[in-house]
Amino acid sequence: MKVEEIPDPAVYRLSFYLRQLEAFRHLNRNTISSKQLGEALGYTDAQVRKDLAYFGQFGHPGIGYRVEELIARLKKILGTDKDCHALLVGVGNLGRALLTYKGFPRKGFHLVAAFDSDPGKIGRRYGELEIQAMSEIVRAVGTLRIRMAIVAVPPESAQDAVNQLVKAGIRGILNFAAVSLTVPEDVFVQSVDLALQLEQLSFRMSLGTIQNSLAAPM
Amino acid sequence: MKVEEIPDPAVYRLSFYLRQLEAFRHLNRNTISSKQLGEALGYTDAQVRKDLAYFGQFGHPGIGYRVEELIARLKKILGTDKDCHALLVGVGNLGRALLTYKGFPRKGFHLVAAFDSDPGKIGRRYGELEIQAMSEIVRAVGTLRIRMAIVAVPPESAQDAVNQLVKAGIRGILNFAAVSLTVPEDVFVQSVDLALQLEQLSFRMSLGTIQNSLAAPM
DNA sequence: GGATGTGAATGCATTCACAGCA
DNA sequence: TGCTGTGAATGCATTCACATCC
Repeated sequence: MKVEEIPDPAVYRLSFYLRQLEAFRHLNRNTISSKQLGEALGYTDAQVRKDLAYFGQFGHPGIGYRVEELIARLKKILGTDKDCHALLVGVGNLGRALLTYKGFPRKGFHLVAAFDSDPGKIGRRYGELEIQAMSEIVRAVGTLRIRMAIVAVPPESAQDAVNQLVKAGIRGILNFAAVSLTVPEDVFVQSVDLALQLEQLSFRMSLGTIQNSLAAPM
Repeated sequence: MKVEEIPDPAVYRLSFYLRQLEAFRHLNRNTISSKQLGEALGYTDAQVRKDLAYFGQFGHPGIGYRVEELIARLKKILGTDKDCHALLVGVGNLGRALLTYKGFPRKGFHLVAAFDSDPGKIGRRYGELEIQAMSEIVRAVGTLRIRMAIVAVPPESAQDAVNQLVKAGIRGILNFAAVSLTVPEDVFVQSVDLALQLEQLSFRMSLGTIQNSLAAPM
């Protein structure tokens, strides 16, 4: 099985399997069947088995999957078996919240440097970190061997920030700015648009009522 | 066309079309073709036309789509043509950042009440809002006619918070806790797991290197 | 000419269903 | 018996390609 032919949705679900397995481990479950894992997440058992089979043979016929073992395997596949350093650009309200977000270190992600373009913020400390000028990014990436960055700047300055990150050698970007970004094809961008999520929720909540407005002249 | 048979991915892309159209409007573009809109977002022109056609006939042959018109139509479809009130549960670092997040009001979403279970926080003010006890949720939902909530509590207490929200009459929940939630089927949950996003990025960044680890014994 | 909207064709992802193993 | 892993079948989403209209 070549990596390229693994469906994107399957990779995405892999993270959910891992999260759910850790919940099961917390309940002292030793083994789990594809049926049980699927039910906890709203997938079919066949879906779970096929997804996992893309990556190898992890199950034990008659038994199911050993929770501890599968967690270790999935972490290795997802690349979260080792700790990983990342930097943050944009230390506004959202950026500061991300600096102290417990979910990141829990998965082995550590923010080890923070940058902002506002001269008034440079030199201030938030938690462990002292905010640095954008011009320091290149040096920090080099000395700290950082490959991943989180962008939490206003939409207008996001592409500019990203350009600087790419130039500094960053290979993966988690983007919170509500804009489409352009990057070289060897750089990966994962975007999270918080307001867009709320908008999607809004649509799904009005499913019943929308029927009319589709036909209506407006 | 029945709403139920519109593909989920198409609904999701609708939000991206809207976002991109607003960017084009900002550049004073009056009309735009499916090709141009698609290129800005990495979709084909056929994809754009088919997606939009699920919801009605918005285009003008030979011309394309009128930016202003299409924005108004999409907003109406997504339900963001009117302002919408929402409440927040969990006023930790992330919750506080969401209280002041500019992207929400920009799309017409307004956080009008905030709740926390920590007695030490109740009565404190953040920005406009005074933090209230969880027990006040029912009353607030009733008097302020709120239908939407944002959950930013630790994973352990998320299901409990959600139960209270559902009981109070909330119909849509944007969940930032890293757990799978159980809700009645007439309640909609949209979940955002920040660490999971970083994990997905981690996987995609290691695509080249992973080949081995798939076969490897571990 | 230049663009949309849309049935038909393709391609992908999910589900079925069963052989095989503990 | 209970469960995995997997080819075959189904079902969905995307793309093609063209009739249609400005």
